[in-house]
Amino acid sequence: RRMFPTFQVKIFGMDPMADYMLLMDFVPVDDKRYRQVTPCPPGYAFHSSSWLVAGKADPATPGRVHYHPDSPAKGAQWMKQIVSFDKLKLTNNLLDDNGHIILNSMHRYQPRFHVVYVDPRKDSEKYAEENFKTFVFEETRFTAVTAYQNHRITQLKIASNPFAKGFRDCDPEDW
Amino acid sequence: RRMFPTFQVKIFGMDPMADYMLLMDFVPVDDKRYRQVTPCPPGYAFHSSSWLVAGKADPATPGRVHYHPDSPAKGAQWMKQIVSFDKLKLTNNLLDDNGHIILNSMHRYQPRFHVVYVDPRKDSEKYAEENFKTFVFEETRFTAVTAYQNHRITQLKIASNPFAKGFRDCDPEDW
DNA sequence: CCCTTTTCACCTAGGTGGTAAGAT
DNA sequence: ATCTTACCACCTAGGTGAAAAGGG
Repeated sequence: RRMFPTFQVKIFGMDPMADYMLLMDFVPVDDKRYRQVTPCPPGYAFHSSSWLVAGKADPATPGRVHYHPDSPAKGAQWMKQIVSFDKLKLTNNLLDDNGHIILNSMHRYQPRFHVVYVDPRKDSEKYAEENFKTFVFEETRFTAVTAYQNHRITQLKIASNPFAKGFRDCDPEDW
Repeated sequence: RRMFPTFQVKIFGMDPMADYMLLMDFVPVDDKRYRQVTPCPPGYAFHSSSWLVAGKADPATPGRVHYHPDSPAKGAQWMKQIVSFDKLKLTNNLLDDNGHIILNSMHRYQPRFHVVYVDPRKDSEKYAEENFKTFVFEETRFTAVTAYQNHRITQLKIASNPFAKGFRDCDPEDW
């Protein structure tokens, strides 16, 4: 499924006439597997708001990459509005052949954003190391799940994702 | 609205590693304006299957161009499957600011397909003349209309366009 | 009379969380 | 007991021709 909220970024300082590729990948935050907290009073409506460490992480995935579908494009094009990675999709299916990002459920991930300068020189491979830059925003870390563990996350998504409008019981403006 | 059926083309002979832009434009077939034939028996259900010349063409439009949204892309990418211009949209609004192709209703048009080689040389503008090639398929000519003039065209569209399924009264396989 | 514009019901296509069933 | 899968009703977003209304 899509990642929501969408990773969005505003870009400054590119060469307006040069070509760039924009891409994202996801790296594990730690080597742990998490589990939900057993409901405190038995029969309690939903789960706790914290996570328990459940042991060592499962073997890491192949580590796929998602290119922004507008890539490659000129710096001027990338800079003139917010770049939105709304087509990016996550899956837990190790055999996925739709090119989606593969993550382990119940593990924590750090999204990363990469900018690659498309070097017009013939021997551009030699300069690969100096032609890209990586940006990490720690506030975008998350725990991958197959079902929500926290009622407030569910409500936040229902309130903010237009496709979940069918589950709203009041105007999100009043929220 | 979209042009339907969609202009589609299979490409051979590109340099797999080079970049190309693919685009379309539309040129008038003649300098005439057409009109529908007055129904022969008065009260006849629909119009004739031929056109009458109604005079000289209206002033020509600015002559816009539609770039295939995947442009630019490598020759290998363009050649590996049929290229479909299904995002191309036509309008009769001379003031359109959605970048659609502007046509005069009741005039005849010839779609044209252009392949532009993206020359990596610095002074590529000098070679513009030799870096593109135009293809014209006369069987794709059509008359632009705001309402269908021929019942058989309507039925053909209803039978073949998935978005018109609501108007079908039998399976298009049996047609 | 001839053509264009606007609105509509009815589709395609696909993104939501809920829910029940399945798996370990 | 805990997590995953499959399916669903309910949305967003937008492409159809029909039909009624509008314009010259």
